[in-house]
Amino acid sequence: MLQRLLFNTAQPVPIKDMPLFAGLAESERDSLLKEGRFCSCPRKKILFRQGDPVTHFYVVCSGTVRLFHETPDGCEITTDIFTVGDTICEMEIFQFCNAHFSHAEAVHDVVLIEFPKLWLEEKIQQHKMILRNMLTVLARRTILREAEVERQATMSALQLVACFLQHMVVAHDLDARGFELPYSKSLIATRLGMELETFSRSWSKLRGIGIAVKGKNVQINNPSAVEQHVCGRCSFMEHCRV
Amino acid sequence: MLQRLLFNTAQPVPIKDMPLFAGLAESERDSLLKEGRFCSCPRKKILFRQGDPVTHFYVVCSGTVRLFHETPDGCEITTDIFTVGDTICEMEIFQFCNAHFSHAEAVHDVVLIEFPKLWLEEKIQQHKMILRNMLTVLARRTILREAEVERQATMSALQLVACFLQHMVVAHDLDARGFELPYSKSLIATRLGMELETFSRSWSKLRGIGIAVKGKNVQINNPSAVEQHVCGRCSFMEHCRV
DNA sequence: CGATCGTTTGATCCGCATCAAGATAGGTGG
DNA sequence: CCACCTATCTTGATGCGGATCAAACGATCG
Repeated sequence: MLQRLLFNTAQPVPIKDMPLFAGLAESERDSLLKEGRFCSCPRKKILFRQGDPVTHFYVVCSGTVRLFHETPDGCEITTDIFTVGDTICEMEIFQFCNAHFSHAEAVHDVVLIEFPKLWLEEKIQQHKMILRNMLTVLARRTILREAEVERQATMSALQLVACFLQHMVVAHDLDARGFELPYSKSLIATRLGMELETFSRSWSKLRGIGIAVKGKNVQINNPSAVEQHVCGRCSFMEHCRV
Repeated sequence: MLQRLLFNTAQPVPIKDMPLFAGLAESERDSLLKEGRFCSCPRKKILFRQGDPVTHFYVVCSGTVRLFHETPDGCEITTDIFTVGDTICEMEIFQFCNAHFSHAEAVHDVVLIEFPKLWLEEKIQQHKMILRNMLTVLARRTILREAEVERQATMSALQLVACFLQHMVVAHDLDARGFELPYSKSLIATRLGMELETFSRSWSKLRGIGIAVKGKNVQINNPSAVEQHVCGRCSFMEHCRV
């Protein structure tokens, strides 16, 4: 059943793609996962809300989860989009936050495994491998965040979109020569911190650097041209394969 | 000598302010620190450069260190400003990066303790307290970064400056009714991701919400007015004391 | 077939970057 | 002590990118 749920998704999850369990034997990983409780969450449902007490740690088995903040004046910022293998809430737990600082919402139907937050505290003490992985996950999150700040500060909307598409191809293992966007354009726009209109207007300009978009379908015809157009701005990641 | 260097700074360092050693007895902390090597770094000197191999882990004893990225087209982004008690390079180490992705430069004359990067790996295995603190430090960094992304996305230049000044008062334990900026305006501007001109122009508008600036001197006359002007945008931190 | 959701396109406006020129202050040497 | 210099900051004028408001368009669905 565990295997079925973990692997019977659109994209199978190789063990290397569960960062928290990297380097563990498959059997060992599965027995750890069995200590948690499955829970499913239909599309659009809120998993937890900003301000709710932090009680669990989650591993995503399938589907997509969106984390977002809501400012008092009603503006929403999507801060993360999580898919298979990602972990949720480790930051709140290690920072001793007793309340969530983001809302979490299911974008597509989601299945996740939940663990009491104490479980995580125990595992990092017991398993050196889990500890090491946890540190790497946290470090990685910070680095990605830093890259994001840098991009937001130096890149135009056009470049942000091009960069996002490139990253998506890698992260979702898509064929650059023709693929479907895995989620809605509005979601991507909020993730990139821009208005839907601005996002939409970028298509015509993107054609200029060899990216054709029609509906949900995207074709990146000339990856190197894109690279060249964007790379002048996207600097430091090259020093660190993440 | 250790004590002198650690405490003979403009602002003494209470043990609570060294996040990596929080909860340790003073003696225990000092004996750990003695395993490192002191090294001093005069103003303007580069501690390490983007792309340099990662060899050490650092704890700041005094002075101010600026981390910044440099994009291929020459634009500089200040990503962090570190002072007494802060740790540098844990992210690179835990992410197994073999090259620095930031430049590090001494803003004021700096004294730091350096440890081989293996030292850090060993200590987190040996000391449960250090491990716990390390996780907290990493989680905290990520959260602060996230807050930064949110601020950059939702706040105007004016609000960013007001917010920064408020944070600085808390972080440096200053008297809001009248204090000197601890570093240059240009540095602050690059840290806030805005041009010096924009930063400069904010003074006149800040007067409108009760903040008077003359040279390096700042007076926040009406903290609650500032709070009100900014808080509508600065949301999620209230759920998490960091 | 209308209704709703998600997206595109158009027109306008504002904030910040940019370029350019002055102002202030700290430091040095005569 | 003053003249000069350089670093740092302020102020002014202008232009562009993206937000905002508004309306049309296309798909999906009951």
